[in-house]
Amino acid sequence: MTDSHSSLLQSALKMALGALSIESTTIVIERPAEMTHGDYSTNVALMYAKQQKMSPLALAVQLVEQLKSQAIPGIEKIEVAGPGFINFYLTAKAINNALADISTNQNYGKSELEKGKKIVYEYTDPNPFKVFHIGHLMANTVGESLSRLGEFAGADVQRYCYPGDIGRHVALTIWGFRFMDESMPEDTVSLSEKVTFLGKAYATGAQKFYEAEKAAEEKADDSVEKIEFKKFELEVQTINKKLYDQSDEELNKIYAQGREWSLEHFEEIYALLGTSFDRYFFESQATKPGLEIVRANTAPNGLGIFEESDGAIIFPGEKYDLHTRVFITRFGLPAYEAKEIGLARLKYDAYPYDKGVTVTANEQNDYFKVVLKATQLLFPEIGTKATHISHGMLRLTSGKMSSRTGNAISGESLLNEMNEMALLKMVERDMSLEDKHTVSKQVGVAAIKYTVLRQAIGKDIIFDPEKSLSFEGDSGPYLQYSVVRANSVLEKGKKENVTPSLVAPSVESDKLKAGTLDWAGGTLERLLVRFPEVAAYAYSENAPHHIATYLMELASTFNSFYASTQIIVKDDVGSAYRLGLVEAFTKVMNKGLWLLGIQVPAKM
RNA sequence: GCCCCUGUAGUUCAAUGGAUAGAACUGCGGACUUCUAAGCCGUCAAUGUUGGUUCGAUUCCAACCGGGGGCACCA
Repeated sequence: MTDSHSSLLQSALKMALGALSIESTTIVIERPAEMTHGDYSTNVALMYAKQQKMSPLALAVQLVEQLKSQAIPGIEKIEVAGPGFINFYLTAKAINNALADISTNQNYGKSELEKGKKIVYEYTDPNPFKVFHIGHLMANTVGESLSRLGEFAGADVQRYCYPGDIGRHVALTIWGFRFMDESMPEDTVSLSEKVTFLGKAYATGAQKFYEAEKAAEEKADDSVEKIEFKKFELEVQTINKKLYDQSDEELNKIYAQGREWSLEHFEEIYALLGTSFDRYFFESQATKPGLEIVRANTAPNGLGIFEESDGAIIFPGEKYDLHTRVFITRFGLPAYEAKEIGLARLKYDAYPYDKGVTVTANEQNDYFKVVLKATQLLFPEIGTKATHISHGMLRLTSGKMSSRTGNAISGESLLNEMNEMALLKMVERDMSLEDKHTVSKQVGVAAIKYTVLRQAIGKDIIFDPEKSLSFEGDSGPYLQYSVVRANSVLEKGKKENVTPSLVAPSVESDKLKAGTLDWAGGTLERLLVRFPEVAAYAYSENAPHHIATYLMELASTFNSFYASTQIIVKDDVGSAYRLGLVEAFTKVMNKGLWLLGIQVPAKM
């Protein structure tokens, strides 16, 4: 394994430094980003040059002399480079051993960082009655990838989803019916029509409501605008209240129907995206425990963590350098905050985890700080384990999207659009229409997911629907395409009876050696062997984009190799090894793309 | 007003305090026609400003300028 090289180098360097009577506190062995800088590299000469009153270069030269007398296993070449770096190169044999692991080890690339740990990931959290917009697509993409990284790090992972099936948005949707020409669709129409109706109802209700609120702003209490808004507010709150206590038969029916439609629709999307949740916690379930916990701990009761203020129950965040938030409204209804507390309790009771991760957009960062603080005070055993990871917002070049104003792009429409574009690219392919549809979906999803995962997750994505989702270059489909082509070479190998083999070139003929590690200095091999470290690093940093960057470099290197080298050559003994490399490439790519939640099409 | 995040080629993104700041798209210029051209090769082009810490700063710190988000009854 490559990690053992790193520790071997550590101790070798310690000895070398000792020989020069330098007491070393930290020795950093890094993997240089640049392949021409060797397989491992250290900057110790730069670090200790000053205290030794030597130039870094001179110290590096002395160190290398010391190191060379040690004969470190697996290291072929040691050289001084740049201002005083010491670069190490692995032997062909060492690289080859690691390569062989790719073809024989089913678990290649996995680590045991979190072995035996229980980790739960909560993500996506769409709202029934509202559209599944691209923000949810993003949360799902990020959450799914983090979950897979967790699994790859050896954890027992549970995937949770927390649909917002109760709250003012539901009330606004049903209230919005009265402004619409159409009524609740019949059960016979398509699911997508039903869901579209609900989305429209929400947009209508929300628009009417917030327009009225805005109009009433800064108006006198007895103004027409103010009176109308008060009326609206009461109506919405009344519906909301009835929904919470389920006291109105008619409303209950509408609610149950709409909720079912939405949830069914979400399932279709999850299936397309490749997520399968282990468990759903509904906001409606979190209501009761949330209210109870908050009430039981409102001063002077219980721990006195919450306080009453203006008829509402708040958490005084200012005490902790956070901001104060309302947990229970003056109407006695739980705000999102109270439900979040209830949810925290429900989740932990259902599955006492070692680490709980909630993935949301970064606009909720400050909100989560408050809720997590309250959770810590209420339930220390949960508070120390629950964490919040945020992703950036998808930002249109034209400004912020909002489902209130209706300028949000629905997840479904984006998926459809990508699907169609992918289909268009395949017009000339010799495939059945059915296969084309399967592939175009996989490609469309890949384009979207890669766009989300190629950059650090906390940062906003500037999104131009016309340009952003590319099928070329730095894109998901590029990665898929490189694997598809590699697979097609493997197919040819089967037909020509060439068996992939990664037998060490050093024990084979010179001709074989010339055709293998020789290509670009063994760049492909050296890159392939780095995968396990990249996966571990991406997990520990919660950073799927390291996987994306790595796969991009790997695929690009493979494509160069593919373009410049004929892999299967009649009667050439090198064919088997080159084919072995191709096979290793497909295995690493498959695992890497899996970590991103991207499927590999059979053909494209 | 207060708090948080952020500023890298024309554009969209990378760069565990290190080497010549990497890619992709766009532009310009090529090659092959062999296992899928959603591909390959070459080329032009960037760290907001001013200081500080450090042997070394895109990275850490401060100020300023620009962008985004949040801050009581929405989620």
